[in-house]
Amino acid sequence: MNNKVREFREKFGLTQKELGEQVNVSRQAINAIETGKFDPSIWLAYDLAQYFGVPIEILFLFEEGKRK
Amino acid sequence: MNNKVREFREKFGLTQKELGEQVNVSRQAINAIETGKFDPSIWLAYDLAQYFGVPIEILFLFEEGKRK
DNA sequence: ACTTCATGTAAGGCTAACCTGACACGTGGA
DNA sequence: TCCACGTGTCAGGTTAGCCTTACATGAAGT
Repeated sequence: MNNKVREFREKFGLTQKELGEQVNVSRQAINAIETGKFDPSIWLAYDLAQYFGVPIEILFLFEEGKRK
Repeated sequence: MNNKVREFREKFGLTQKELGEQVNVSRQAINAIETGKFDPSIWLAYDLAQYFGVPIEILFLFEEGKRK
């Protein structure tokens, strides 16, 4: 699933580790989401969207055919 | 996690089984979400919100302290 | 009374979404 | 040169989000 996490994270001037601390997940979890290794849980998606101040549907791109 | 799935489902005049077929999950999955047994994946949350025509944040209530 | 339907729930199984710890690499500063 | 940092990735483990099958209940229709 494509998303704009890296884009927003860099705009906010944070490292993967720092963003992980803000939303209470490991830096590997942030990395895995940015690199498309797996999709976030609904809570993590919400926390990230809240942190960046955008709706979930803006931060994460739900394009049909890109499901795993 | 509280949500308005049952509310919207009944407004749309569907059974749990029928809603499950619309979003490609079992009726037990719909039931479990309505009764708060577990939270949906981000994709299922998206599909349900899309089906009902509302944002994810409207269909699902992300209240702090109600995490599992 | 019998059946059908909608719902609730439980058991058992599978995979995805996390975790920690570790190692590798490139960049930049002292 | 050496070290710290940021990132990528892998191995191994746990838990949550599904699945199918099955059984029980209540409401409603015949």
